[in-house]
Amino acid sequence: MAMNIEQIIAKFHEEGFKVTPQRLAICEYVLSSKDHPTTDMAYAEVKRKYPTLSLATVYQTLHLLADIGLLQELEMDDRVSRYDPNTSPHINIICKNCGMVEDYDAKDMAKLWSEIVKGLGFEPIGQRIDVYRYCEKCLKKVKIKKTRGVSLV
Amino acid sequence: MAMNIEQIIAKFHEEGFKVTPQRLAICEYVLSSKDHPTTDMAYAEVKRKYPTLSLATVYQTLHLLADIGLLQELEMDDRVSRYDPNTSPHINIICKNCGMVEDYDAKDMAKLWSEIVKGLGFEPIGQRIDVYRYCEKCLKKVKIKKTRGVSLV
DNA sequence: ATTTAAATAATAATGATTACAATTTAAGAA
DNA sequence: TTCTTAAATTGTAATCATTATTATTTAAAT
Repeated sequence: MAMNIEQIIAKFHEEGFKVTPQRLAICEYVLSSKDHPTTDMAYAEVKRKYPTLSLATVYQTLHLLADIGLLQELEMDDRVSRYDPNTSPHINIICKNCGMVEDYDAKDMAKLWSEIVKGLGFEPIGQRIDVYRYCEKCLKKVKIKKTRGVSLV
Repeated sequence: MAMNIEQIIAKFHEEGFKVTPQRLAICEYVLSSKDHPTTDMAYAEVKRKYPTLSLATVYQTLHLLADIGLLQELEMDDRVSRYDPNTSPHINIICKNCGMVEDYDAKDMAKLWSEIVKGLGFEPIGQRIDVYRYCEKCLKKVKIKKTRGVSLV
């Protein structure tokens, strides 16, 4: 989360990957983001500084970051993945209507989680903890449709 | 989970949806399944009894079941959703290589989960708790690729 | 400065899911 | 039971995020 450029560069070298301006720019954006960006969001943002940036590079880089443990990919029900730089056990509070994601770090999360994981019999390589609701903003829009996608009217 | 046909029919009526043979057949299959089937799996299986079944109906029905709380949809990183008839708080143990999903009900899961949820300030409408690993079978295949998809060689 | 394996860019291909329109049907009313 | 009709089903076309591909560029080791 609070990884600086030097650490990111070191991590790339350590893992045997090349350090490129594109990768660093994407890292800088997504690893400091709070709003769980999509690939498109990262592309739009980073392209402002690197106009030649390709969307394919963004996909490849975000997957790479997930593979080396710097990002958690969240597959969402609108079929557009979002990326979370917080890879430690924490709760993703997700609105089933608008898809907004907020991180929530419960007070004793680490402790409670280790309690839960204790009985598994193996060491997890990652985790995802979601809690679903309709966010305040969406609830204000009153009427929730029964149909798929649960969009508001 | 242990819902019988009568209860399912009652639930449909209660929610204002029609009871059709296709829906009941799909329910019978997916609500008693242990292996977190995909839409295609449900389609292939139920089509044996209802040869006129349409894939679109399976999609629509599974989404309906998720909407009324009888199924949990799990969006997976191969972009093929799987469906879990266990909608209470429990752990999905997921292999990052082959995608296999197992349910794991920790002893004090309900209690620990309520502990975690306590501080949220709202009542969740659902949850998803994943733990990732490489399963025994995949680990035996030895060499794990570094690239996206983490497939074995 | 050279070399080369890896990364990038641009674009085509993929495929699960969704949308759509015509037909069928569940279920309430007569 | 038959009638009515809104909802469900079917078959298929369209969508679109993601992945694959290939030519070009480049990081970084020699």
